[in-house]
Amino acid sequence: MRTKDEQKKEALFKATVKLVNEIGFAYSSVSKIAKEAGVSPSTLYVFFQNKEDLLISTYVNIKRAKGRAILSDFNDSLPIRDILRKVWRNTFAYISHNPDKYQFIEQFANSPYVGLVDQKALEKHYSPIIEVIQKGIEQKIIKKAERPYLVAFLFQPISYLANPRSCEGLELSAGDIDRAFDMAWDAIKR
Amino acid sequence: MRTKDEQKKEALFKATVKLVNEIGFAYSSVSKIAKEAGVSPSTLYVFFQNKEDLLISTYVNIKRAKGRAILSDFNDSLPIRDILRKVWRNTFAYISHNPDKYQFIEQFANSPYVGLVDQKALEKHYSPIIEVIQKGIEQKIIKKAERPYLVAFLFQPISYLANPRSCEGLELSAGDIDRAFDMAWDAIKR
Amino acid sequence: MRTKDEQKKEALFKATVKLVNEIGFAYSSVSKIAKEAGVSPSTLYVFFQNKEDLLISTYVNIKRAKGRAILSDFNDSLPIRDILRKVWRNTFAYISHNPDKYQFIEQFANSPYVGLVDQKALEKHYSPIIEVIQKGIEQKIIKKAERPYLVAFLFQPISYLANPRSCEGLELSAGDIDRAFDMAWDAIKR
Amino acid sequence: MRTKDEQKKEALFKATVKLVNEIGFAYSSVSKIAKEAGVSPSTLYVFFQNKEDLLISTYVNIKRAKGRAILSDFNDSLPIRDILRKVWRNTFAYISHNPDKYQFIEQFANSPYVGLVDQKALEKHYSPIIEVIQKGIEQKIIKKAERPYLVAFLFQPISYLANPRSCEGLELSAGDIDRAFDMAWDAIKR
DNA sequence: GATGAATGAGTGTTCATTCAT
DNA sequence: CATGAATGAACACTCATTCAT
Repeated sequence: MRTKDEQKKEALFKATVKLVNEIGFAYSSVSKIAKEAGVSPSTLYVFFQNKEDLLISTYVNIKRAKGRAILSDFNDSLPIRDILRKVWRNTFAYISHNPDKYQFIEQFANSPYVGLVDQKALEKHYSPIIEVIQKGIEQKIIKKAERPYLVAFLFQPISYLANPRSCEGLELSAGDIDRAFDMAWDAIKR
Repeated sequence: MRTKDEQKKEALFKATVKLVNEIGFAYSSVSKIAKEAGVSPSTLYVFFQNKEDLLISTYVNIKRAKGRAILSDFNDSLPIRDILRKVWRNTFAYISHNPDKYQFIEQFANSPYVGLVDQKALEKHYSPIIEVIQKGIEQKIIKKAERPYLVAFLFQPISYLANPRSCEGLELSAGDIDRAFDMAWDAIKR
Repeated sequence: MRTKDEQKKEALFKATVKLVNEIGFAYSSVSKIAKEAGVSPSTLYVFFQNKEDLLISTYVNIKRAKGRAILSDFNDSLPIRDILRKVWRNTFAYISHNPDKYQFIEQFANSPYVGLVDQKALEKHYSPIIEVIQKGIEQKIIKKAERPYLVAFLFQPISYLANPRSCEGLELSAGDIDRAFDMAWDAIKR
Repeated sequence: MRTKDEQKKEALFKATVKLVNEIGFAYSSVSKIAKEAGVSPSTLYVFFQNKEDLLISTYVNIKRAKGRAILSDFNDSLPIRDILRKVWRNTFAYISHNPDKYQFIEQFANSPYVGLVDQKALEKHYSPIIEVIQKGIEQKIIKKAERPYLVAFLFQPISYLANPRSCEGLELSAGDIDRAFDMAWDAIKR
């Protein structure tokens, strides 16, 4: 028997991201995705159970990779502000290197599909950040507020600033990114 | 009859919002929307050119209504902080009274459909806010930063906090909302 | 609006019978049936919920028509033997005039599809015959046996004799048919 | 190894019978049959040329086995009635021990597939019975009628009585079977 | 103005079969 | 010998839209 071609799976992920970004979930048909990936529509079913499985797998795949990228060189012993700034910078770095993947997960997260994903399991990949925030609260460096409020000000503005749909043409230099972080820090610091 | 017409159009808007939220753009077919609205699929074409027109009209319709709601009792002569807090409060009020409409525009704004809408024209409905921010910068009350940065911290967190998809079950009291505004204000104030 | 075209429904019934007889259930696809009937595959769904519904409707339709044909000029007051011979003759008449319809219901009745049909409801169309047999038993003209035994010898041989699959080329004259009935009568009479 | 081969072939026959009975020809795909048999779909093609070959082989296989079972302990020297009663009893015995195989050949025989089988060749397995009937006619014990008429009354009722699709729940004791034979004999005897 | 009938184009998916190992 | 990978063709069915009334 032949061996499964992982390149094809990768090509399918890539084609899914590209098409969903360009024409949306509604028009990203299985046959279009397969054609974009250079395989037969039926081959898609060798790698994924069905269309839903393909979409969810693509999403989970990217989310995990993003988590890993953001937490690379995570150093628990730095000051809290420095840790969060590092995360902030990594996030922008990831997004600028993978704008299409980022756009995909944003669109996915705002679609009914997201209800089919085990969010709890995915959040585990981001738990070190949550723990840092918690520590900041305990050390009275960060405002005593429920987690969603802090997450909202620490990470939500990124969705806007890095998204070409909302900020097309906005160039973000390293300085801009750090200054934006200062604003985020002002929002959450005590 | 005029009245009956408008009722049907309104029913179609409502059905569109409901179905798109529940099953997404991909599965919200014209016939399903028509059935939900209690009219024939062909009647839909009396009011809208095609499906795209229906979706875009629904989006623009809500966006405008939201703009009006947020800027109701807008008072130019108040202190800048008070004006923005009023806008902030109005935004949460609108969302809590129209969670489905809000969810629809969030999903729409994160889909390729949004590219078909004249964003510039829509933004006019929100220009008084932009002017207030501009005034704040000139009066050195607000940080001197490009507009997207300020918008990102002033309004983007709301998307997260008010969205049941990200913060399901989070109850926001009037006090919570004001404290969240304090964080936004800390981010943008000088 | 247009009015539903009953001719199309009739054409679909006819095409179903023809194709299923020629190539079997397995290869009688919706599109082939539609093409044979001269309508679009999607038009089929205007008249039937799905393929299953089409097949079952075709079966039930024929079964009812056959029941009516067999029981036409049913006369309760004749001697029992004459009544049953009339039914026997009518059955052969129906089959020879509708060999394709007959073949279809035979094939259907020997497929798993038959499990989806409410047999009890269908049998009502044949109840006068059952009652005659019952009367024959009571009058000690017919052997005292459970109903299936009598039905098996009265009607089952017809399936064989009239079926071109088993008796291709067998010509049945009026005399042949009556002689065959004599054999059936010998089997069940006291 | 020879043994292993035959086991797989046998498993494929068995799986074919089971699936075709349960879901019909239309839905009995090669891959489902292979999975049911515990082999790979491609292995199926080691034993059979294609799907058609598998189905026909299954049919012919069973038909032959049934012929052998029915004619076991065939004794030419017994009285004709006794010979036929023996065949009759053997047939019921075979069916009650192999209801699934029996159902398969009934369904197959009522499908267009049967046209692909060389019936003449198969009938040879049953020729001793035909000869007995012929002898009966010559000895003026059996009615002088063409063969199909006699076959129809001698064997067709069995299809009905033994088929769970038509006579679900009908229990046939040895006495019942013999009484049914008496009816068949009444039909064909002079 | 409003409708159900009708359809060509397209959907997601499974099929029988072949290929490479 | 036996297999899982791979696929073009076909499947049942739904789509957005138009037509006739």
